[in-house]
Amino acid sequence: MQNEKDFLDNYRLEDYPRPSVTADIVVFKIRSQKTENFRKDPKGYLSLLLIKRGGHPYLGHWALPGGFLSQGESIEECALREVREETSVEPASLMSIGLFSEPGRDPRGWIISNAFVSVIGTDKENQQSGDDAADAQWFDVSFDSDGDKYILELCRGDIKIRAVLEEKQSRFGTTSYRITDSGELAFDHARIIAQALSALRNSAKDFDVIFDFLPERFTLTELQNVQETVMNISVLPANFRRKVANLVEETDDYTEGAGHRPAKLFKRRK
Amino acid sequence: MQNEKDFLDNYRLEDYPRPSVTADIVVFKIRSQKTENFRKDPKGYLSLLLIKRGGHPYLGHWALPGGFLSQGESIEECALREVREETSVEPASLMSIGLFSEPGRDPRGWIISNAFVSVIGTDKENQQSGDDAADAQWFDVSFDSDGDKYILELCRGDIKIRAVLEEKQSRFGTTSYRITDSGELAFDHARIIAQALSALRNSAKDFDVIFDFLPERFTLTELQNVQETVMNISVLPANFRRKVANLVEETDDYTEGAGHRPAKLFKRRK
DNA sequence: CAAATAGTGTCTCTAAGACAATATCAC
DNA sequence: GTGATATTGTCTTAGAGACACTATTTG
Repeated sequence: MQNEKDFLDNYRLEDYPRPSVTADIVVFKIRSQKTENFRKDPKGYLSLLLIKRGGHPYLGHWALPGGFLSQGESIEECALREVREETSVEPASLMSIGLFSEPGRDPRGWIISNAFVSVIGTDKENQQSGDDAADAQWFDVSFDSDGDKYILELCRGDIKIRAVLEEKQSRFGTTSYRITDSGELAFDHARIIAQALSALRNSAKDFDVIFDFLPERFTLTELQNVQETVMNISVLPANFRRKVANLVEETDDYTEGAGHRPAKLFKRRK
Repeated sequence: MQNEKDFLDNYRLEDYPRPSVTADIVVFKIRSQKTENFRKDPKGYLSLLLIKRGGHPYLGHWALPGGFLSQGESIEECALREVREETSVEPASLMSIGLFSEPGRDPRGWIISNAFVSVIGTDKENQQSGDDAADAQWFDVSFDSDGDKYILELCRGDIKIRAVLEEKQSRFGTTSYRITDSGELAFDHARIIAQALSALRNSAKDFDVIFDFLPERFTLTELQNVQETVMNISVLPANFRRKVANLVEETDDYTEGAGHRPAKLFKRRK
């Protein structure tokens, strides 16, 4: 019988058809919008990064950042590389949301995609150098159910993308969707975004991912705003503070210059 | 400029290197062991399916069932096909636990694997026709931490596999592991199994996946035993019943022939 | 001082955990 | 009857949600 070395030397993976593999990333951040009233805190919007396609297929449509997996890297490294290239910011987290492999999902051929959720923080020093490319833009997200339909709306200035989906399956904490109308989104990216939002909101429930949206030091109100923005809910400050009390620790510093009482800055407790 | 049809006609995915893609599945079931005491209920063991490798590489080692993704099927279809082939039972659930793509994970070359957890029920009529192949065996699982090490033990009669892992990262509800010692497990399958157990236990917390281990009708004690076996915990019957009360509905039937008070049979509430 | 956010105290209600007590069948 | 599981009731405690109240800054 053949020994292991001989076997491996003669093994030909290339004899069988293989798919191309990509990583697509749904990059989220909180966009802060200042108000005219100097007393009021800025309002936060959950937004995600899309890139306008400059080539076929789906020319002119909007797509998730992503790219092909190369030999010698893991899919996570591939995803991180793509996020860094598009945002020039180190992402604070990366969470896989599954492999999208339905035949026919990409007109170029047999291409399957591992999708990720990535969160980047709003670091004061590093003011979102993101939009290097004029074709990469941050879109404010809204995702709500209307009867048994789910409406995904993405807005950037006067650009409005509206996709319609329906629930396909809901198990193990996350929901998967079927596309009814992709709007101006390329490929099956409407579905990936919907699933990413479902996974993000699910993680935000246990206060895990919400820290990733903020700099190292933050006020409890900022933390609360992140959770409310991400999950599209609103909670009472007193209750929120109690729930996160064990997840944070105080620093000695306070905010300054707001038109109201200063707030103590906190750090995440390890 | 080229139109979309011309572009796609001339597109050559084959010009770039592509990995081979597999689905590996961690198939769980509850194995019931009768006791000598006619009054006592049988004890349940969480067990998983392994296949003894009959070829290189890892000849003679134990590996997860799995196979290569073919063109024209999704990765979920591929995984379901493999489970059916190995167990001749329709799995009750299938949950993706991520893409394993670290360079070097397979000595045959560039092979990446999407791993799944699958649960098959203990249906009374369909008595585990599973072990067609003499090289496919069900192993009882134990997975516990010992300091910062995690010990994975798989037993089948006198076959004992012992792997050692350490925690790599714990986020978003699941934990990932690094292999210290694979024991007699092939490839990176010790890591996949550890992650599968983490995902399974996480799902069992909210009483979702535990129904998949049982036939359509079951007693509340059976349901409780499944949760205790899967999560390796023990809870008081009174409290368990209260927690699942809204997830089940009564039937008119009772168990018979046990050496003690009969139990009402329940169904899962949709 | 007015407007806004920061922060604390406390009441109620629900759910979880612990434990006691009763019910019912097969041998 | 005995020994096992089945099933219900209730006490206590922890946590979530609601709400009232006080504190502090800047223009």
